[in-house]
Amino acid sequence: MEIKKSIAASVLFSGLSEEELDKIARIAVVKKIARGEMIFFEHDEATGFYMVLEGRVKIYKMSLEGKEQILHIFGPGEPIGEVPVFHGQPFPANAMALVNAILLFFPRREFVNLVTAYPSLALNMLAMLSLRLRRFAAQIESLSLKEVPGRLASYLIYLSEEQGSATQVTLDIPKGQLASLLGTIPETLSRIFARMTEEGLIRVEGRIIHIDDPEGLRAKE
Amino acid sequence: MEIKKSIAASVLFSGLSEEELDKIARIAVVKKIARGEMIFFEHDEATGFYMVLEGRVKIYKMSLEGKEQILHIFGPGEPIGEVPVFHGQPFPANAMALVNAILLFFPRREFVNLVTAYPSLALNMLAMLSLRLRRFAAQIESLSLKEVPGRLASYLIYLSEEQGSATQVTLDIPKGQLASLLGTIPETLSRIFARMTEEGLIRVEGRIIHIDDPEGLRAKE
DNA sequence: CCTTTCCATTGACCTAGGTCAATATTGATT
DNA sequence: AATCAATATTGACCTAGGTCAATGGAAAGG
Repeated sequence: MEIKKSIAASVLFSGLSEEELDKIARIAVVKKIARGEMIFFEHDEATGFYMVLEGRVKIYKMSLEGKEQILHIFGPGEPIGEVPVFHGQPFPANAMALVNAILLFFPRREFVNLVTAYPSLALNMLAMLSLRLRRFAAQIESLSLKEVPGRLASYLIYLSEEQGSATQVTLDIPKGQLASLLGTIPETLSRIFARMTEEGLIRVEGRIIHIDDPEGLRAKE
Repeated sequence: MEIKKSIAASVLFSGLSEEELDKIARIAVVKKIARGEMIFFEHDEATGFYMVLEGRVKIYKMSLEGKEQILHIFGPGEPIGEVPVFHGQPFPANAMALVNAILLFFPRREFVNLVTAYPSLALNMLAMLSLRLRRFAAQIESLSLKEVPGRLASYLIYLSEEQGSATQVTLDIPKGQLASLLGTIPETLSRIFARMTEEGLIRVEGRIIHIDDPEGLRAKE
């Protein structure tokens, strides 16, 4: 069955037995979400959590003035909204599909039962949350201790490692969304791309960024 | 025994049976740390995690230029450094005792075994990490979407709820440390205290802050 | 293929808040 | 109490980056 295959391939459910995977697949519900559609809102009651099967989803907060801060961008295999599952509070942020997406939904109560029953699932979940905490700590450090060029440099270096290419990376999100992820606004990001290009560090061709001076870029971090 | 009593009173180990508490107490080691002493450094290998019995501990990151960003301040009953336990990476930040402190140390391997064996311990841990993630999300929102007066207002309101007093709160850390927690520097914090005083929102007497206009303060958030 | 809508860029401007330096105040140590 | 060190405040200054506004480009839907 398709669901079982997908969950078996995810980090969260890796290393589980056939029987365990079966039980998990049985409580999962498939949901299709169109590009731009909301998956949940901050303060919504959390009746369960989701896992991305296809597409890309952003988790974000909004200020009263309408500025957006993206907390995460999640792709296939990654769980979203799992935080409220374990202490029964509402969702702490909003979730929107960046492109047409297919998600799995796991109802809270059933999932907690499975976690209680299967220690390796609990450990996987603990590892998942730990990883998230680590990323958040890095994001706080970035926002507070680095300036925007430094944050952009870090992101480009991260992408370059992710994509296994030292000289060229492809942005996986629109530049405006990248601005929001880096805690700034499109205008500022645009200027910094321009400045880094003048300095000979990079060249920008739409979503493709050529890294001409990896050393210099690293020095900006 | 003293250790067992302390453990039983903490959130992390609440609701566990006598037998479970015994086993946990057996693997714990008491450590005394003097004010200003380091508990661990970022990038140190994590051989286990700690729980605060007495005192107060800050978790923080440093920039190359020497600016500090405090991620958490933890007091009695709160675990620290538990994140690396579940995926075997080094500590993501530094930990220092703000005052003389007594900690419990739990070796990694033994603790993971206990978590695997006791589902309610695993669930408590999951709840703990979820809470941390929620706090981090709030901190990122704060840093990115609010200006310093808004962050200070949030902190004072939080303290006021914490201390159950609508009209007066007592800072539990030096102002310089508060600046670092709010992602700013002492000079700026000092000026904002002065400005809020001029505006009739608060009065500052050392570490005691009188909240004269709770409404107005909330409006700043 | 067209057109409408979203996305990105650029310029002029302004302000929050960081830097540096001097001084004041608090608290710890003898 | 006296001294020293840490902490806090204040002033003068400057710059990173946000705001507002105009325009150019790309891409999705008909």
